Amino acid sequence: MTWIHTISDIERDTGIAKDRLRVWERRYGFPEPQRDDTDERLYDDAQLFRLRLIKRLLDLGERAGRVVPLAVDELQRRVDNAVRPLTGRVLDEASDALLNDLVVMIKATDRKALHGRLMHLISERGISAVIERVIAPLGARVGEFWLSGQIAIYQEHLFTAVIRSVLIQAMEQLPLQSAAQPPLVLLATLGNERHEIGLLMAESMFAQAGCDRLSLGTSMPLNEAVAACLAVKPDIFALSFSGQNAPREVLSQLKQLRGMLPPATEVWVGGSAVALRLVTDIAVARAFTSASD
Amino acid sequence: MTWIHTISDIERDTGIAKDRLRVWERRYGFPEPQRDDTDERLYDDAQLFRLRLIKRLLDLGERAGRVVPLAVDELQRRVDNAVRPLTGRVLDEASDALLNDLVVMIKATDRKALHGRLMHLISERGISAVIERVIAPLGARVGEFWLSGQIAIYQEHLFTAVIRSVLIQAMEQLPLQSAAQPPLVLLATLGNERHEIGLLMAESMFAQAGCDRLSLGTSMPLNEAVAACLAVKPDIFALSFSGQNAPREVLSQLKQLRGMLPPATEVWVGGSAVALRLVTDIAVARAFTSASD
DNA sequence: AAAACTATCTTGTCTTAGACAAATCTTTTA
DNA sequence: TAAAAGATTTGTCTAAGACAAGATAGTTTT
Repeated sequence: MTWIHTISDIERDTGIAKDRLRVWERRYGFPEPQRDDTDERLYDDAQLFRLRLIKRLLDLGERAGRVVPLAVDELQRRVDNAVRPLTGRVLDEASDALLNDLVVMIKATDRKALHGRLMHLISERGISAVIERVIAPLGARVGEFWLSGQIAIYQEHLFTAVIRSVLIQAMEQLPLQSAAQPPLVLLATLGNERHEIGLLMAESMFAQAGCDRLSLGTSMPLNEAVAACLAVKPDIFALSFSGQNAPREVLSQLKQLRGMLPPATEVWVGGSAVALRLVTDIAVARAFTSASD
Repeated sequence: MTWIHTISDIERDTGIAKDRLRVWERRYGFPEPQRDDTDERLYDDAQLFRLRLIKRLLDLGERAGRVVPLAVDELQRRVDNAVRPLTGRVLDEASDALLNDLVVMIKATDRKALHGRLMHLISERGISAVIERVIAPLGARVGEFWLSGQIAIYQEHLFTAVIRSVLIQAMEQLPLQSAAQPPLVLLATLGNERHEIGLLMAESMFAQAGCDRLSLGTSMPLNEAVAACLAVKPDIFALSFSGQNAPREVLSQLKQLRGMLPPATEVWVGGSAVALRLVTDIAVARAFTSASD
C-alpha cells in the first residue's frame, strides 16, 4: 500500500520547499518520483521516509550534497548516531520501565491512564522532577517513534493534549506566590517552531520557581517577539527550541535578539536544539536543556 | 517609510502563494512590484495592505478576477460591508463602553488590568456570558484593529496570551462535575486554522456545561482528526472555525468529516466562519456562533 | 598557532511562459 | 425547479537558467 504523494504533500509533510525538491532531483538524482499522465511528480512512501531523514540531518547542520544522495540505511545510521547522544542517556531500570509503561498507554491511546499516572507522579515528586525525568524523555521517545512510523500523528497530538492538560492542571495546583514581587517571565518560541509542549514545560518550571509568567505561544516572528518584550518589560525572556530547529538558525536568531533587547532583560534558552552547542552571552537554562523533544 | 518586501515576505504575511502573486500580476496587472538590480520583485506597504484586503475577500468567497483589480477604497468598503453584519450587532451603551475600556488596555499593553478586569467580570457573570458578550466581540474588534494597522501583531499576541490565561484559570475554578459520567468532548481546529482563542472559548463553554474535555489543539489535518476521534470515541466532536476560513472550505471539510465518523458521534461547529451560512446535518452551537474572531 | 582575508564551491531561491485540471459560473435541456 | 452540458476562471505545475548568500578551503599576516 505504497501511497502516492504529490509534490505539495511532500512539501507539507517534510518542510522541504517544492523548488528545493526539484533542484535536488536535477542535481543529485534524488528523489526521482514517478510521473502521472500529465507529467506531474508522484512520490512514494519510501521516498517520503528518506526525505524525512535527510531533512533531519540538514537541520543538524549537514549540507545537502553530502546527504541527499545517501542510501536509506546510511541515513538512518547517521540520524541514530546524532540523536543517541541526546536521547539515550543511561537510565536506571525503574525509569526505563516507567517510560515503557507510558509509551504503551500512548500506543493504546489510553488517555485517562496516562493523565492519572502523570498527575500521581507529580504529586509524589513535584513538577520539575517529573518534567526532567519523565515528560521530557517521554517526549523524545514519542518523537523517535513518530519518525520511524510506530506512532501515528494523531497519537502524538493526543499525547500532546494530555501533557498540556496535565501541566496546566499541575501549575494551577501550585501554592500561591509568597513573594510580593515575583519576577515576570515572558515565554515564546520563534519562527516556525510549533512545539507547544517544550514551551509548557518551561512555563511549568518557572511556575514552580514562583515566577509570574506570560506565554506568547508558539511561532512568534522575531521582530514581534522583540516588540512584545519591549512593551511588557519582563525580567526574563525565555525561549524554547525543539530539535526540529537547525542549530545555525537558532544561534543567529539568538544573537539578533540579544542585540535588540535591553541588557536588563535576561534571555534564557531551553530545548534540545540548544543542548548541541551554544556559546553566547545568553543564559542556557541547565534545568531544561534536557527538556522538550 | 514605505517598507520593501520580497515575494517571500508577501507570501508569509498574506498567505498568498508566490505562484499566485506572479500569475495575478500577469493576468490582472496587480500587484506590479518594483524590481531590484537582479530583477527580483519588491513590494511596498500599500501593495501589502491591498493584498491583505483582497485575501480577506477571497476567503469570504469572492473570486480573484472580481476583486484583484479593484482599488483600495472599494476593497475596504466591501470588506467593511461583509464584516459589519458579523461584528456590528447593536450593543447597549454599557457594553460598548466596557469594550472600549478593554481596547484601551490592549493598546496600552496593560496586561494586568485586562486580566484583572476580565476575571472580575467572570466571577460576576459566569464564563459563558462573559465569553459571549465580552471576549468574543472584543476579539472581533481586535481583529479589525489589527487589519487596519491600529494594533501591532505583538499586541494581538499579548491579548491572546491574556485571554488564554484568563480562560484556563476560569475553567480550573469551576466546581467539579457532579455527574458520574459527564459527556466527553474532543476539540480541534482543522487545516491551517491557528486561532487558539476560538478553541479555548469553546472549551470553556463545554467546561461550564460540566463536560469532560480533551483539546487536540489547532491545525489538525482532517484525516488525523478523524483518526483521533475514532480512537477516543468522544460523545461530541467540536470544531472551531474563525473568520479566516473560506466558507466553501469549511463546508466541504465538514461534509467529509460527517461521512467518516460514526453517527453516534455528534459533530458541533462554532466560530464566526460558521455564522455565514450552514445547512448540513451537523449541529451548529448556537451559543458560540458569535464566538471567536 | 590563531586570526583575517580571498577565492572557490554549494545551494536555495528567483526568474520566464506555457499548459492544464479542478472549481465555478452560465446556459440549455428535461 | 432541477439536472446536465458547456464555457470560463483560476491556482498550480512544468522547464532550465541565473545568481547571491553561505560554507569551505587555501593563503597570508599577526
